[in-house]
Amino acid sequence: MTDASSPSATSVQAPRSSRDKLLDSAIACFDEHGLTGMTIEQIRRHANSSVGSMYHHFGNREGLIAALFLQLLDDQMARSRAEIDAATTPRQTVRALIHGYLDWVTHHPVEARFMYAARSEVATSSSAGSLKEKNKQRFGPLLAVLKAGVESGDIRSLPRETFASLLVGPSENYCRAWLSDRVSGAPVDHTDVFVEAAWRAISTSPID
Amino acid sequence: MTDASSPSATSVQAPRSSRDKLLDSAIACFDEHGLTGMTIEQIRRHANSSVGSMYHHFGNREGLIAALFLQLLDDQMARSRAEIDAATTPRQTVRALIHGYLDWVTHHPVEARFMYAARSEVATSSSAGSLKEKNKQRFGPLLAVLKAGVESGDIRSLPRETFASLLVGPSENYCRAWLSDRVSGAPVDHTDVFVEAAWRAISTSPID
DNA sequence: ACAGTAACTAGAACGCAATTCTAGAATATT
DNA sequence: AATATTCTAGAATTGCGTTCTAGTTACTGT
Repeated sequence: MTDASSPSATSVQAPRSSRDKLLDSAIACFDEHGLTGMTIEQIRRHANSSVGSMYHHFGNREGLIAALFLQLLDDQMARSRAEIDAATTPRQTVRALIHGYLDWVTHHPVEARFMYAARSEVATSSSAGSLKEKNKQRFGPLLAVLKAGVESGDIRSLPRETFASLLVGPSENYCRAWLSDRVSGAPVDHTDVFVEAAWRAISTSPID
Repeated sequence: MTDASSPSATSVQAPRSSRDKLLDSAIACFDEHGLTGMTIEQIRRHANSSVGSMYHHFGNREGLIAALFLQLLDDQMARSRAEIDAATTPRQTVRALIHGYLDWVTHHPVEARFMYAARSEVATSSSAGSLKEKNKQRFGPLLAVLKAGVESGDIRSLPRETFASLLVGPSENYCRAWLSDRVSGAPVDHTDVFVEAAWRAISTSPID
């Protein structure tokens, strides 16, 4: 194991394992045929693999989709982790979260499109648990920061379950629109707009 | 034609036409099996219809899904139209838009779940045009109101293409979360939170 | 009322794609 | 080295979307 890195979406290197080749091929086939249109046979051929191998690794089609989704989610979260960890103020944390998201989608449009297309399917699949857990990982630390902010009077006291939506809702909505060609400006170019909106939504003193 | 009303999702009456029965059955089958799991045969049986009839009305499976999606979108838009038309100030318009959305999802959870699940498929189907057009219908009048607000100095001058995301992004994100059981509070119960956030995002004087 | 036409319904037959299954190859474990 | 385990292969099966042909119902004009 000279290379312990997981096959990230950013990597251009040829992936080593058959499993990774299948995941990469799935993205390529999704890009070409869409989620419904992409077939096991296409993926298998593109990966120079076999259906047996495919079912060995993922169980079924849904399993492949879920595995790809969760891997991309990891990649996406990893992208903003450094930025988030470096943040020292709540506002910086919010900016890191939003910028990380907008930046990832902007630079991985196909992967992002896949995630939006597959999300509802993954959410109702047997991998739904893993998804919920990763979401907690994503927002857990943030909610702690916000809680401290509420106590110190900097952050508004809002229903806990609405925070995540207030912060990333607009960004997510815009990214979907961008990937559907309903708007043309790259998501990351509107970072300031979305950060400012998020801050206004949760701050007690929105205009400093 | 004693009854000229279209078969809305709110109607509990047995639909008259075979076409409507098929659409209603599709929702029922979606609820039970999910978008991928629901089959033509299930829908046909539930509607006491035939595959021939089904393909006559909708062309193919994708056509059925698109027709159902667009009908539900109409229903959803009709729900808030009265409220929106009655609004006289920008803030009232924003509230009407958001409340109409939250209220509809809260009271039509299955239909809303279907729409989220089907959206990306519809967006890449041959009905994509109809969808774009309806979206314009939905946000067109609103953008006019906002433009006037920008000129009068009440609304911030933001990139036009970000307005819709700022307004409905958090609501939409929360509704998805609710339908996936990630949060428990009914969307409509957070109307004030999301209206306030939307207003803060676009207003020049967020705290009046 | 009646013929003619179009809209609709029916369900058997077809073809493709997901899945299963059995066997064999590669890799790890003792 | 022997054995077990993981992985790969690809033919066979099954299920589902779609097509097709025939029949039925509802309209239209005369």
